Amino acid sequence: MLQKQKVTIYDISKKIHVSAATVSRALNNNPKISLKTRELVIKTAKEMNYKQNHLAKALKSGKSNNVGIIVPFINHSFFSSVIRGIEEELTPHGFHVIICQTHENIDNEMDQIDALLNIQVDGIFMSVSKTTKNTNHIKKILEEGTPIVFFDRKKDIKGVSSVTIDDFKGGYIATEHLILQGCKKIAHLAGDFNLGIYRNRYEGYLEALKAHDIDFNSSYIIETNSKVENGASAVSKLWELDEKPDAIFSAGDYTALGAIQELKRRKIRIPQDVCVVGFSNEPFTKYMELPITSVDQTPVTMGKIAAQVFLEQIKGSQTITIEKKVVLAPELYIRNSSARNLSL
Amino acid sequence: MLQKQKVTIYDISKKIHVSAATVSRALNNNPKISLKTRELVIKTAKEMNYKQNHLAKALKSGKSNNVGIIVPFINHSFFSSVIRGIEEELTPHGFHVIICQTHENIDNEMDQIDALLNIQVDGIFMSVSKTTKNTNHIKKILEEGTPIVFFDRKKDIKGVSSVTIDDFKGGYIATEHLILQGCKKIAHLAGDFNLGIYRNRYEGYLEALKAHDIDFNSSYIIETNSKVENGASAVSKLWELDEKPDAIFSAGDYTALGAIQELKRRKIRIPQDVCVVGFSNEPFTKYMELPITSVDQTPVTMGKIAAQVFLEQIKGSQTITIEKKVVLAPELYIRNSSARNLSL
DNA sequence: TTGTACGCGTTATCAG
DNA sequence: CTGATAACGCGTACAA
Repeated sequence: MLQKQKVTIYDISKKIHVSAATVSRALNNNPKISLKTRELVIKTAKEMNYKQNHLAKALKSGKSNNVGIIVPFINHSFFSSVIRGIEEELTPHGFHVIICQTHENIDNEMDQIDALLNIQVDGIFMSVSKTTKNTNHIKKILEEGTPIVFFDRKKDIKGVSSVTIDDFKGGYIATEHLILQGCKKIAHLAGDFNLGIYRNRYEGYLEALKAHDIDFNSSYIIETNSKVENGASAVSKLWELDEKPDAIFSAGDYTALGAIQELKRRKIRIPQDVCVVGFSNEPFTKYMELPITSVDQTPVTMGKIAAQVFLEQIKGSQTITIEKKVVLAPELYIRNSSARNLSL
Repeated sequence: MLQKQKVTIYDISKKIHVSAATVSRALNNNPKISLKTRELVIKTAKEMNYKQNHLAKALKSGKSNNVGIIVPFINHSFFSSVIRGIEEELTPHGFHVIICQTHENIDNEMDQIDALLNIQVDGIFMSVSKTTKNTNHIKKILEEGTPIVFFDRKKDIKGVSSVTIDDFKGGYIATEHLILQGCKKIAHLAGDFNLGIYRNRYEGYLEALKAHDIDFNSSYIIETNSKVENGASAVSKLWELDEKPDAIFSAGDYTALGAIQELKRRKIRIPQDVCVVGFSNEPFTKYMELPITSVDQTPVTMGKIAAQVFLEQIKGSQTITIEKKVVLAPELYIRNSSARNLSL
């Protein structure tokens, strides 16, 4: 069972009495080789069941044909979907995808980056963790000459490409939708403001209010950590106000869910009394008996495009680094938690 | 920005006037080296910011420190959670995790296996696709001397370890729970019988009926493809029967959801008229307004244990292959879709 | 305890 | 068009 003895180009060369170099050339479609030898080489290679040793090639070339993906958690629907997109786009090009988790911890993020650079990945895709403020560890990637592509959660670093959705617009259309339902007192359950995505969603919310001449009320803004419980406690806090909200735009689906649960507990009707909109279009939102309106982030597409950006990057001449910022349009999925005209 | 010139052990050796071999030994804790030289080497290595070239080491040793994971889809909650478990267990040991998708297609499965063997992964974790009948491509992995660990969906191959849950027991406890709710006419929405897991869940169902002296009714068995729509159509089919079921045990959560939706559409009360139990404990089951009872598969734990099995495997002497079959206990999460005594 | 020399499998350079 | 040879960076017998 230990028959690990691989056949090498040298074995082939001996068999057909040519040099290993010739075999290598034939196999790599090097033009200066006679058709006859090429065919013979390819034929015998097949016969002997030759398999190229990628490790040797990697050592020689410095290219491993591996890329790394760094995310907070692999098993969060959004991230696993982005990973899926990257994998599907890169596999046909011979790349393999290595995944790492940070658990939202910057120390892990630094370790994972070091590890990926050590094994000489050809590129790194990442969504920064919530605790990442300093970006020196990220700049180190660039100094090594390894391309990075940010997706979703990015940092502004010169020369780094990114693929994100337009979170500002997402916040805007979500809020505007609520306004169009007749809501005027719209609360916002914000996410961690250390992340640009949440700041942008908030800004979009503000802009929509402004555009529709609705006064901003700072007591309607609750910063949450994206957990279900936080959505519920946010509602509890909001309902202590004299002026109760008539709508909630949550920057995350889990907090939207928690909010809905608490609203129901209080016998508040949705969407008649209060409309709720979430963000991310998590799978569960559409399965609910009261399906939740949410902003879709097209994660698989995001992954595919991030992969394409990476492929372009390494294809171009190595000396220039192309900085490409792709911004995808978010899409609002209107469901019963907010759609008064659709409601049962 | 192209400063890719890495420092090698040779650079270190020149600087402190020893041989590269000495440097290598010092760095690898080889005992026969003087404390003094070792410290000097380590110190200069740090100063020069030396990083071991894993590619070269891999070529030399034949070990890449990479493992492959092959799953149908990365972004299915169950699989991404198993992957998470594997990653968390293996990263501290210096392994990296490469992921591949089969899309439930055996051709992709074969391609992915070939690709992983080509890049010399040190082990492969896999959950076979639904269309996998023949196992020659899997045996090829063994012939190469690469360890495999199956998780969840396995094939019986001599010498291959696996980590699964006790699907038979899962089917049994789910069904027995329904019986204890007073149900006597229990339908079963089965999964693809080409997969052992679904056959076992079905067998567990049968055994529970038998143990409680309930007659088996073959028209209560509907084979599905695990989609939501299938759950709904299964109910439609079942409700054409003269003797309507009073409970449904679904081998998957999505079909359970579809069944519930269709039951509601028909104004059938859950759990008063019909109790429903699903399988997998998908995240959405607990978020529903009518939370769905389901059998939990402890996917993260499954991943961690699969990783441990792999680590044991490669630690032992290479000549013997240990075959270890770990079977985890499933756990029933009882919720309102079936709990008559809990119900609102 | 340390140094020398070689090989892992490939590709690239330079002759011929 | 083809062959010999030298790297890529590391680890390790073997020798000293």
